[in-house]
Amino acid sequence: MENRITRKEENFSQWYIDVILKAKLADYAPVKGCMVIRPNGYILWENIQKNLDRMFKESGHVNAYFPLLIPESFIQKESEHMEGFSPECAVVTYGGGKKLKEPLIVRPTSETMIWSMYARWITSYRDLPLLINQWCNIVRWELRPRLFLRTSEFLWQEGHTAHETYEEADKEALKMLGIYKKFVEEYMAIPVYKGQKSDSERFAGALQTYTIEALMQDGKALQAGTSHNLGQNFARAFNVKFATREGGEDYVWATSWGVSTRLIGALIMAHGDNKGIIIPPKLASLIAVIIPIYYSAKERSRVLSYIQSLYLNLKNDFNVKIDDREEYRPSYKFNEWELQGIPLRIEVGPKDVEKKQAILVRRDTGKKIILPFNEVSLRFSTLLNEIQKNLFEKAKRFKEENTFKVDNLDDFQKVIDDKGGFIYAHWCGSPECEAKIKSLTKATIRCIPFHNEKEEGKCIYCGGKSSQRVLFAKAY
RNA sequence: CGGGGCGUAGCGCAGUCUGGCAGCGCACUUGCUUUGGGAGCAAGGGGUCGUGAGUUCAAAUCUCACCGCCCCGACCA
Repeated sequence: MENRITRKEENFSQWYIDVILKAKLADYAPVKGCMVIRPNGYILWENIQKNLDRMFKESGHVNAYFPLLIPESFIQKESEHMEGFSPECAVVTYGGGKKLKEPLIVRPTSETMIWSMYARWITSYRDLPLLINQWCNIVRWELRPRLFLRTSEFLWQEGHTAHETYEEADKEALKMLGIYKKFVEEYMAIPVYKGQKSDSERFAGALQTYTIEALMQDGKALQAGTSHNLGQNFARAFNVKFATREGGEDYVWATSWGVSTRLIGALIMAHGDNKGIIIPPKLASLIAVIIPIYYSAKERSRVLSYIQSLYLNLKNDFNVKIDDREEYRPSYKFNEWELQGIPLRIEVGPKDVEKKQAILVRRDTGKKIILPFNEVSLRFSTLLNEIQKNLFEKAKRFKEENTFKVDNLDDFQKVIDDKGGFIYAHWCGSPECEAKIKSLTKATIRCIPFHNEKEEGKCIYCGGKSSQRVLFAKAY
């Protein structure tokens, strides 16, 4: 009866921490704000990387690596960018035992480093588009860290592309956002809203920031991925000009886009339950665990040899593991693998050997399915697809049931206080109203959704004219 | 940076008020019995009581200072 995690309903934050620590996804590091990503957590990141990397490459991007340390003067070249990032920068001032002539910034993001290099590589429209991605770590000093969601160092991917025109850059930014949405929905089984950030929520130095927003089970929104149309701001700052097709000269148009290990936090909070995390099959490395049950030594060998042949039927197509540890009882193993979110469990005891069958148990629903031996491998894919689909559908239903249309500030406040979730409300477009709503309710504009229906209405705060609703929520 | 809480075995805690042998549960090790939803018994190992100073015959306990961590808020992927 030990090793229990705090119930989700009781204290969601504590539940989140308990799940991460007990499922061995991560642990606190000796330095405040830093975390160790343990093998169970890292393999999730590896699977995120593997799939996204393939999608990036299929869309024409290539990987490279840029340095961790950036000269301080680079950050200062784009004023909006500097204002946005300097408060959270870590700075290296000593090297080789001597004070450095110019301090070095530990990258909070690589726009400046990358554009300083693009200046050397781009001279003509023939060099464009340039489509580079890098997988790396970055440092942003955090005052209030939270495992996976906000740590001072985290892992991410940052794409940086260079284009001939505004339109082409904008198309790229939207395309990458589409890839993020596809990945997050299809692989992570987390439904998202896609849209554009308001000016106050925009990336420092961008013309436009696009975002996908997911809803966590506690009713708070989480930004799951962003892409930016950077216009010519960085090209100007780093003097990146190219010879145009027309024989003229112009600054290059830029985009950047990223997702981070924060996605693992999203996964935990979107699907997890009081037993632990739930990994969607398409993101899981270990798909199923086979657990033997026996009472005597004789049964033990019969059960184990039966399991061996079951395993051989599956192992070529699926990553399946036999948990034949003798120091733990089956019930202990059930709980342990459920905590770690493995999509399927296969139980085999003497009765099953007798009847030439196996019991499959779904992690998502807990339902038991008894299958004849021969059908186990045949039904496996279908079952995994059903789990994947169910997780997405369940999360989608939750998101839809927790998206509310609201027409006045009182109702707005009520929804935020009572249940949270997304609020679809009219806004006049002014940053002042946005800020007021934020300070009153703690909710921010998550995005101005794409494909928004035009609808005449009144700003929920000032009553001014509004032509569309935007999505509000309390956010991580 | 503000508010709250906590630092005692790997983890969770009691002991602190009222100073007097450093304890409990889990985990770990060994053995036996067990095994279809977190097994039982027996034996065993493990401590800079966050750090430093002070008071005292005697400090986990009292005093002062410091450090660290977590939670809640303002900033953020």
